[in-house]
Amino acid sequence: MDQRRSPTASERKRDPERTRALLLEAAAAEFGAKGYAATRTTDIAARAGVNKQLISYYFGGKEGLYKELATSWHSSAAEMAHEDQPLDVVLSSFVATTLTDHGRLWAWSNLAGDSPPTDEAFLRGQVDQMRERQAKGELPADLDPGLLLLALMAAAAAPLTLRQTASQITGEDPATPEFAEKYAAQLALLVRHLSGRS
Amino acid sequence: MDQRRSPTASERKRDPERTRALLLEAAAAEFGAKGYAATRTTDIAARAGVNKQLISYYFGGKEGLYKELATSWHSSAAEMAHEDQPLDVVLSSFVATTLTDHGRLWAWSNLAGDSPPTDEAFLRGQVDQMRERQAKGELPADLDPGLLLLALMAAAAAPLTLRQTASQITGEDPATPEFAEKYAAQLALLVRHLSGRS
DNA sequence: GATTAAGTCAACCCGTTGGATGAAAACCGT
DNA sequence: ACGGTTTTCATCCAACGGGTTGACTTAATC
Repeated sequence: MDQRRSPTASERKRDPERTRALLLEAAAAEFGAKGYAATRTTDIAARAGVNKQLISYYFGGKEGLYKELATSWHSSAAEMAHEDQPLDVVLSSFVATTLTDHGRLWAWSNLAGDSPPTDEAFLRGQVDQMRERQAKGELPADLDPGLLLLALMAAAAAPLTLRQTASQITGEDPATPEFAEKYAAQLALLVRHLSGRS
Repeated sequence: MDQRRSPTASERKRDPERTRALLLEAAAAEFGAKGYAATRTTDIAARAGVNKQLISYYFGGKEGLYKELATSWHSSAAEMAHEDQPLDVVLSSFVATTLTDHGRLWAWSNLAGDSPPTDEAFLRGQVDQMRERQAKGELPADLDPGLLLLALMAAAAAPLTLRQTASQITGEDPATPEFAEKYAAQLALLVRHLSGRS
């Protein structure tokens, strides 16, 4: 019964990989919900269902855990790029990430200004796409592509960054898939109007 | 020399009003910079140049001070409304508030979800204005006025809520008057395109 | 000027938080 | 089986942060 190569045997009493993953997941949720400063390491450990000392063991403390998250999501952001999709699709997927723990974390770190929250290459690529769309006439050419991207990203992130205001305006909970879908549809309409086609 | 009615004599050794004001100002700056949880009462007192105990004396503690700020800015927000200005002017002034301590505080509380950050009446008024603009043909009529307002507010708040990303995209510091002006101009162009007129 | 109240401050208190210590438990190769 | 290593845990500790206490100072009132 040599099962030394049983990959991540689901019922192991000891599993460093699983523990690390549990902690990262729990940390993303906690940090995303309350922000770095308000998050207690005890809560992270409790959510992960492991001893809190393991945070120090695996990540060298609270800050190390946070930084690990900050870098880890950069890779995932690159996936989101999905090359050159239509603008409304990009916006829609961006609205979707708004609901994730990583999205909330991104918003916090953006405000706090601790770690560069977005992959530089990703942003550059998106700006280029904007330029292309302007060249194709899909978007007004007299706008600065960077600032246009910024405005659209900010608008797409509204359910997250302006969570409370969104709730006050609409009376609904912006943190639901239904809201995200509805909102993304509105944004799609909006950019359509930008292109000149009504 | 009866000067008991000397109003807020500027050179008094003791002046409750001034002290309260100093604390409120310092608190807005500190809370705005780091958020509630990361802010230390010691720092607030130091910035105000007074003893930290006075926070308890005048506001009943850190939380009381925070709440005082939260309610105080509601009144100032109402002023910003300025009745029915053109949309680009409204957006521009909104971008401007982005640079203030109160603006930063507003962003934090929006993320944290602690206190309703915006005056309900103000929002209602703005939504109504949106509806009017749609009726006048200044804005597309097939968009939900509330969600449109939300998107525009979020876009206007980008230099604040997406401070880091904005910096990454443009290479400039979004927290400057110059940037705000430039960005507001772009937003004005953008909404002009929305109205159909290029 | 004496008495009283309001404002300010330095020092201490105590719960909380993140991290450290050392031991126990599970895994590994032999 | 068994010794060594890695992973996990219960307990403890020092630093920090917000709040309180009580004394001192200034201003108002008599």
